[in-house]
Amino acid sequence: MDASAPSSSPQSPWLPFESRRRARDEKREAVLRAAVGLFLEQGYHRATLNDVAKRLNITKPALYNYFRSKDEILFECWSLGNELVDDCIAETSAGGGTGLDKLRKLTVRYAELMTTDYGKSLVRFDVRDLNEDNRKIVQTAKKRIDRAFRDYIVQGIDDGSVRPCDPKLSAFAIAGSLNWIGHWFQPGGPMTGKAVAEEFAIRLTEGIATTTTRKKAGKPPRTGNAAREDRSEHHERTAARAAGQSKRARSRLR
Amino acid sequence: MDASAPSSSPQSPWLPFESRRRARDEKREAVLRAAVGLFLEQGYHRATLNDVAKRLNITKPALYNYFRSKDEILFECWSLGNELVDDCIAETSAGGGTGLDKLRKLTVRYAELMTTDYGKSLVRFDVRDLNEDNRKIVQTAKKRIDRAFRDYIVQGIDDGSVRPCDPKLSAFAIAGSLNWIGHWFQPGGPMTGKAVAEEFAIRLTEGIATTTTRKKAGKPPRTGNAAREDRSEHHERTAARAAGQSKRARSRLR
DNA sequence: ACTATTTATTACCCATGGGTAATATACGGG
DNA sequence: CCCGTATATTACCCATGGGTAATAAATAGT
Repeated sequence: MDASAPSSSPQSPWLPFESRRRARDEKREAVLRAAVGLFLEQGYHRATLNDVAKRLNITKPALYNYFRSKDEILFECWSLGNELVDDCIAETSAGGGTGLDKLRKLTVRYAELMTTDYGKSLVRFDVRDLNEDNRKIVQTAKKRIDRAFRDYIVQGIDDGSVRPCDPKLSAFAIAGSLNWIGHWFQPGGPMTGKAVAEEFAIRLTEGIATTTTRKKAGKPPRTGNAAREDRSEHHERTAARAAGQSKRARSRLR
Repeated sequence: MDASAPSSSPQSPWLPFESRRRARDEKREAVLRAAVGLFLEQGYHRATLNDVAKRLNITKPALYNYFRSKDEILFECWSLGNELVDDCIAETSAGGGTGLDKLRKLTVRYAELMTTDYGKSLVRFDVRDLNEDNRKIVQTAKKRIDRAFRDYIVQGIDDGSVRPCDPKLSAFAIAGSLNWIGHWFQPGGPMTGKAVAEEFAIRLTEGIATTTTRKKAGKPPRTGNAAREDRSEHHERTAARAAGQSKRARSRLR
């Protein structure tokens, strides 16, 4: 599908003074891509809608064909990121393994997410910039993410793969460390996102694991079904789709 | 000294319609206390100088007797927090112990700092809101903090108290987790700042220590002089005083 | 081709909030 | 008692930027 030309990846669907066609949803997404980039670069309050528009070769009022307000754009950016996290959690929960296995899996995926724009938007944007409704949604979603980490830890303690500890604080410690990646990681740096993610996954779970990973020992304890490797097909996410009227065409977000 | 009355801690030195005397520096600090609180509650951009002034029972232009601009206030808030960190680092470096000892000591102190207003300002405020000069200062200071963590880790690897690892990433992992405390900790919550700090110190260093702390074993390895316990007298900080023309009367900041 | 709909543009509104000027009040000292 | 200085107030300026109205250009359907 998608008979779009072998185009040299036109950053913006609006070419300076040219044919401007294309599906509405693609433009919507293009706006979000431009917005999330600018919001991260400049900060939400310093980045103006004029800036966003300029980056797309259009003018500010055109944006209002796709969004009702600046904070709605912010919310949608966050929302896309949240869908990605939900994917991580859903995949991880679906796959088998001990609590520790799941914790590690989620940690890797989450860490890698934090090196991407939409991932960063989860931790760099300020909920207080949203309207009340959206703020509630975001706060609920954040709780759910925290829950995932915490549940895996509890599960790990139960099945013996994780040493007894305070799940709440441990989850905070791990998630905090990961969230912070979103503050310092820059794509241009010496390390790839994946590399950081894997290193962090080891480092962060090492402290609470019953088994050590020193000197890359083969994954030691594995309860039932081994972790399946299907990360290609996005199995229809369940209720998780907490973010608003998200029916958008989740196409290439990378 | 400080023969101030046994006053019932007047939150603001400007009582509604009353005697308004007091040393200039105290007022300056009062402004900063009000500002840091508001900036944290509302976010720098949503908090207005009118808000700050109102909280002090004065009006906006009065603030300009003490500061030249809003972003200077922001900088000074950050600066006070930075002095506190510098104290932590100086104390820790002065005290003895293995690299791990120092890492733990710094971790505890830093974590606790993150539960205070001025500590939070170090990680919640956006450097991009500062003017170019101050931004440089902040960035330099941040590097120095990172360096402290990293140095202790390296030192620990050398003296055998810390397992071989990438100091850079490990420092990021630990500091990130601590910094995140500044985002979620709220004084009203179930845990005291000190409690969080101690728990985090254990949890975060456990992963890279050569010796385990499971079941609160007495501190195992200790090289030379045991960690001294003098945290009362602030030994004159050295060069560390990177923050601008800081000659302020660092009195009660808590 | 003609028209309806979508999508963009130009030109504007206006609330917000940082910052300033002019002025008033308090204070300390000779 | 009067004056200079420090500190506060009232009243204002104005750049910024989110958002809208009126209008023009492109697109699709018939």
